[in-house]
Amino acid sequence: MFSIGEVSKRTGVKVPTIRYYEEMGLISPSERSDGNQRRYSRGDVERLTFIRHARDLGFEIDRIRELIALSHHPQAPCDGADRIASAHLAEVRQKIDQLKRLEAELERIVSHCGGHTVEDCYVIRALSDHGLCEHEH
Amino acid sequence: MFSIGEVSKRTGVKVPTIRYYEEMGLISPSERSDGNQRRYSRGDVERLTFIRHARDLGFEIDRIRELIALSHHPQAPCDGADRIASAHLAEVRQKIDQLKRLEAELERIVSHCGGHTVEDCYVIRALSDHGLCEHEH
DNA sequence: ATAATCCCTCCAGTGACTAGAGGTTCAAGA
DNA sequence: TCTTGAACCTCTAGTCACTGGAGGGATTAT
Ligand SMILES: [Zn+2]
Ligand SMILES: [Zn+2]
Ligand SMILES: [Zn+2]
Ligand SMILES: [Zn+2]
Repeated sequence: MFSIGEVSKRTGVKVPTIRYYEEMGLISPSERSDGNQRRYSRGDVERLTFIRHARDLGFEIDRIRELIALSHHPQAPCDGADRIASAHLAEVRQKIDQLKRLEAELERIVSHCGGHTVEDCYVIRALSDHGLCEHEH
Repeated sequence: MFSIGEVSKRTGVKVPTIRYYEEMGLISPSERSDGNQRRYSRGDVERLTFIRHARDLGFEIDRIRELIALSHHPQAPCDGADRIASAHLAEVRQKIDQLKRLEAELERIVSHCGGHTVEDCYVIRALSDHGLCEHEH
């Protein structure tokens, strides 16, 4: 059995975050020591590793909850999990596209200012007037 | 003088958001009607347009506050504004890079599952084990 | 036995809003 | 002028996924 601090070191999930995950129902309440401290099993460490990795890959808590629920039915078809991952990939791509539009616009704005005073700073002017932009954001 | 609703329509900033910006000190408290309703000038509309555009371009509230402060000194050199915009551009680029790494990893994971059951679903397995990943995230 | 470290619960704060409750003011039509 | 309905007011709480701190108890090593 591991203390919460040991689990934190092993999984890279911070101590308060582990407690938060418990409260959110992502992990079930662990056993306790005689002095009421949390004691975790190897299985708990695995689950937290899973959660950590899914979070690192950008999955939301609710999606992770669904993935965990699915993983409890090993014989069920896996298209549910695949759909969650595909949907997440689509969202990531959308964000990339939007950020690229921002990047282009910001690059243009920044490079345009050969400015001296605030009065004729292109950054300030561009922010004041979307008409100077080349695309929507 | 415009009511808060009119300003909202003109600037695209929602009514509660305008009040929120006032509370945050992004705009100074407006005049009031006899019945205590907010009344805005053309200058207020311009400032909210500026804020809206800066938000659309991803600038944080604090940075916008700084940009507004700078714009009150038209004769000052504009490198402060330029630096804020450049720093923001750098952050946007960093986010794009990170999301691209996620995209690559997710694409690989999703396309790898020719799966049938949850038991041998590659999505679930990949989430359980970062060792299967090709990069850090 | 004592000291250092860890752990407990509870509460508050982050950013940038958004939504709702319960009440007041305004503008326009009859 | 009166009335109706839309728009407005303040205040509070909720969103997401944590993070930090206060004030106290437990564990572990010496
Ligand atoms: Zn400039
Ligand atoms: Zn623009
Ligand atoms: Zn699968
Ligand atoms: Zn990984």
